[in-house]
Amino acid sequence: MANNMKERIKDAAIDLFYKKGYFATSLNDVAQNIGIRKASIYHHYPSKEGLLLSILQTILVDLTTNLHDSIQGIEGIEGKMRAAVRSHILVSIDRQKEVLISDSELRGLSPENYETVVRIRDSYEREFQALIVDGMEAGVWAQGDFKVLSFAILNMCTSVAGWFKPAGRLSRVDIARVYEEFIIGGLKIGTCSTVDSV
Amino acid sequence: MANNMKERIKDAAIDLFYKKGYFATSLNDVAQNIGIRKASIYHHYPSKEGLLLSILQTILVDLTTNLHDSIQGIEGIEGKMRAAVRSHILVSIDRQKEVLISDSELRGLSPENYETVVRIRDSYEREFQALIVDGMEAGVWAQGDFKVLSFAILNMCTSVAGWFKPAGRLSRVDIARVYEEFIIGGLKIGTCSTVDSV
DNA sequence: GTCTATAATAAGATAGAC
DNA sequence: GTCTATCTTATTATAGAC
Repeated sequence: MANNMKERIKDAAIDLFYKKGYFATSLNDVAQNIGIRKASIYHHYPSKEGLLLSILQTILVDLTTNLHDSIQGIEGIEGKMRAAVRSHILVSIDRQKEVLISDSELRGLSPENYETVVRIRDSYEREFQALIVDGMEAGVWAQGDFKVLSFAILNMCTSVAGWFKPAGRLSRVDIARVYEEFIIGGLKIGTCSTVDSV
Repeated sequence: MANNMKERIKDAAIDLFYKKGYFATSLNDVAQNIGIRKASIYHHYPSKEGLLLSILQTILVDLTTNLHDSIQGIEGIEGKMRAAVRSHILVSIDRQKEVLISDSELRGLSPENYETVVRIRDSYEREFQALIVDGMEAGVWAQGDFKVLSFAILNMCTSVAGWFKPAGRLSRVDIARVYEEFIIGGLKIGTCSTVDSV
């Protein structure tokens, strides 16, 4: 647990927004969770929405940073895509609550704040789209609609945050491997076969 | 638009729960949308949650029915999986609002109602899981964790409801085809190659 | 079957004491 | 930096007239 109050408030909010949703959580819930009164929250954040905004910006920036670190220095499009998928899956597991919030609570934002957040998300998506387009041009992947494929891949990976349980059968790395193989296989199809079997 | 009031209330609720979310929507919003007072809603539904429950049950049952109709009479595991994916994608597009609600608003339910809804959803998921397991045993698909793969496939398809726009570039059938090829390719990987290219 | 009126409660946010 | 107290507004839900 963080030792400064601003972070403790944020951690409690992440926990509650994840469990109950943003609108179903009151600032009173958040305050009670850490033993303060709701009025004190306003010393650290301008509003409930400001608290949400801070959570969303942090996780989206961290996703982007982790992506860059992960594909840094890797040669080849397939290797880069494998690393990108692993990065997204592992962050979605390690930062499960924040990723789920980033996937479901954007409606809590005003138009201006929504714009700010979606800009970060879109630039993250474009990095995956570039890997798809480059791979198609290089003949690594089959042809297909790169935008639909990027939505399919990213939403599939993000949804891990909706079902992962720390005490489950599989390790985070096991899960990442299943997604990695499945996605690479899907991107390559057509380059290997269109045989009808069984 | 439905002509009886019970359905008109439901349609308005679907529209608002989709746009704003369940907790951010008040029964006053719903009532104003169809020109009645909020008290009148209680003549048709026992509570706000009862209205949500009705929406969720309808779409989950309809998804199941459409799946059965779609794979009915189709021979072969690959053909059945292709039909199942098409069914899920097309319903997620045609009933976009309800599918999005079914994917994001289960937290609005009491434990008992949550149980009721999740039972339907789980039995739907098990039908996809059976197609994955059967295909692995028959050698149509590569080996892999069938549960993780079922979550990956279903969540990827469901997420179409989050981004589809009726005025977009691609038709509903075009989109379904992209998903179908991608998913079949992912399930087959390992049966065709593990070559590292580029 | 829909209405007006209201009960009961809780929300986000602010003022000002300490 | 946190508190108590309060403002303002909105919510779900119900009672009872028409």
